[in-house]
Amino acid sequence: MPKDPAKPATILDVAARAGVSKSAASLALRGTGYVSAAKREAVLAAAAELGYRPNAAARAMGSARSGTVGVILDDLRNPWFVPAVEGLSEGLHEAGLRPLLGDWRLEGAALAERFLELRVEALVLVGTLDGAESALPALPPVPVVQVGAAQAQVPGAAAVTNDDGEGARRVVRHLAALGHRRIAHLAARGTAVGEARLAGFADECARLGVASVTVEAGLTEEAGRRAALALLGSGAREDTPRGDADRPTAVFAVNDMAALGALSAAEELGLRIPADLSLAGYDDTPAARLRAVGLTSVDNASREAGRVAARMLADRIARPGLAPETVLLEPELKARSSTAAPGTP
Amino acid sequence: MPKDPAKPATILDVAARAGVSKSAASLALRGTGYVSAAKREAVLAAAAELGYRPNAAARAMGSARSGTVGVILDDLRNPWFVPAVEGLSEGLHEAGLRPLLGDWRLEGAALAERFLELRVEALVLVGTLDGAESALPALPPVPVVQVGAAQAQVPGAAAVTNDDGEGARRVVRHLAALGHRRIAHLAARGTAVGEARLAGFADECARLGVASVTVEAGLTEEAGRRAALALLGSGAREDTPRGDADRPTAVFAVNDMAALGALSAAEELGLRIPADLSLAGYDDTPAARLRAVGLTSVDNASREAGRVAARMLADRIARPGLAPETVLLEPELKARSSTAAPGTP
DNA sequence: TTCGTGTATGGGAACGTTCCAATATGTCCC
DNA sequence: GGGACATATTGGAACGTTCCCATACACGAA
Repeated sequence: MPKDPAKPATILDVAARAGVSKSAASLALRGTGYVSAAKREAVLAAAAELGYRPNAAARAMGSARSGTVGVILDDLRNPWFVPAVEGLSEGLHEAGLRPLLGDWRLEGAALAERFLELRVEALVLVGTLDGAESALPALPPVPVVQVGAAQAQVPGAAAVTNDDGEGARRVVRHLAALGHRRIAHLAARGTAVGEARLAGFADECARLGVASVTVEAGLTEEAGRRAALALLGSGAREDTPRGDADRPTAVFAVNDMAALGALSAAEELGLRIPADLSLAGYDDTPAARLRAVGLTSVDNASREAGRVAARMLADRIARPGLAPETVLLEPELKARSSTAAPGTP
Repeated sequence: MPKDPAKPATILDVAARAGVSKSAASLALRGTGYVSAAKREAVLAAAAELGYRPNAAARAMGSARSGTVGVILDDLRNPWFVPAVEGLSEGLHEAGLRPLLGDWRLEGAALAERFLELRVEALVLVGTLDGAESALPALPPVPVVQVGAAQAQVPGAAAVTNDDGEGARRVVRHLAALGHRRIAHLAARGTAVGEARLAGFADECARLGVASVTVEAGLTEEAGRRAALALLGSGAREDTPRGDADRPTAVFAVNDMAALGALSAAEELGLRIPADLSLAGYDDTPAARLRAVGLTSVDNASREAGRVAARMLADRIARPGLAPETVLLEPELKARSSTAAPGTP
């Protein structure tokens, strides 16, 4: 029936088939403005028969609104962002916006450029993007909201993130309540989350009068393993009373990956978890939740962060001049089998 | 300098500033056709000064080519797709195409519709999408390639996937070579991967004359744990010689998640891995690679699958009539500490 | 009647790019 | 000197929508 079966039907084809003007067809398809019920039905029927699919490019050009938001994910390998994206997606839908996803590691700054060429109405940065400060346009033409990073990486961007300092404090309180008096921290200095968690850790240890040791590790499993071996191995090797007395009874790692590395180290050293050593991580990743692992961790309110980000973003699209704003959300401690009172069999 | 500072510069602004026609500006910016070096430089300079960013919507309309490909991911929570997406992304770049990502669980069929409205030049389905058969358009106007699913879910789609039967056979060969003569399989009937792996398992056991037991489990950790408890628990409880003799010395789970569930079950039953029981999974997920877990698994050549998918897709964009085709890729066994000869201390 | 006002309807312009055809200007070779 | 051909440049049409404005009709109020 269409003139050229290879080419998709346009709104003109639909209008012609329904016997109305293209304007009426446009109005009927979008459900806005004044169209008689009879015409609306005729248009809808014609569209269905022709398999009409509106051309998003043409729509974006006509209306100067694309209805889409570019979402730049830090790293697909670390699925910690999933709840955040879910919350974000929900919030966007309510605002009539649709997300478009991309991976920063895969494409880098070209991704942001591409989204801007697609005329997204806003950009969402999820996580701390490597080198984003220099690679992203210093003055993006659309509002930017960053979620899950300790600090906005683009000047003027709004941010919603988790209170990592508070999360670390809660871990310390949990361990102290169990009776631990000497707690070690596997840190990741130089990273935003690392600094925030370290500060919270040191702060709360001092406040509670708990002895603290900090060892530089990093955010990966291997870094956690090495740091834990260095921390726990020396005492064990010497096998002196002093060495044992000095050894911390609990380790709080900067994230779950590092904690899992420490778990391996403990195993290698013959330390039982939690009898000889309590272990806590951060991020509440799926691996931590595995029954065979049972790692005490901190659950970021990421889903909520995503929802808040969507709201901020809708506000900023409606009123572009809005001032930068940073929202901190409270994390939640998830106590599991890797932490217990010292000496528990 | 621009007429209206709020509005982004267009190619007409650039052309005016460089003192050339819009056609020359277009040619210079794209680097095609004939433009003198002097004009090219003038145009590039003007574009930089104005912060010109081409409008993708207008470009797509003018050229009838969007240069993008819609990638529909089954589930962001299961990052097994990451290597596939990486390979795909690489391959697409070489073909001058750019991926746009979306999550099937988050948006469902509306996502495909949206991609088609954006006039993507092809669709890539990653994994087995829940209910895709009925929800996706039966006759999509663009080529469809499915990667990582045992069977294409859209009629006429090309598919590239891993040879799950062969992977299962390799696991059996590995275990048999270690000396195991009684191997159990935690299956997931009714799923595409489950059936393929079960078939390979049964096949190879029969070929090698190894006793096999199959227990229905599922694809999740909890399903694996329950099935393993039922399988291993009964014999252990009775504590009779017959019970022990009957107990399989190795368990091959349909995927890593189920294997990790079985790992928990073994721990609960006091079975040591690999001394009392060898354990193998499938997919070679990050969790399996954790040193504290060390799960023998099968590595799908997912990265390669992504690259192959990109090539198939470029072919099909160039020649739309191409026949459906299915490519099977060979998986690789990753032996780790969870498998050993029976009775190894 | 005449004037608004709410409801319908359609024609034309606009959006920003690419593509195409038309037109110059050489430059080389017979 | 005159095609043939590569190089260079340009204006106009086309892409498929939405938006704006002009128009038409009906109805009630002044």
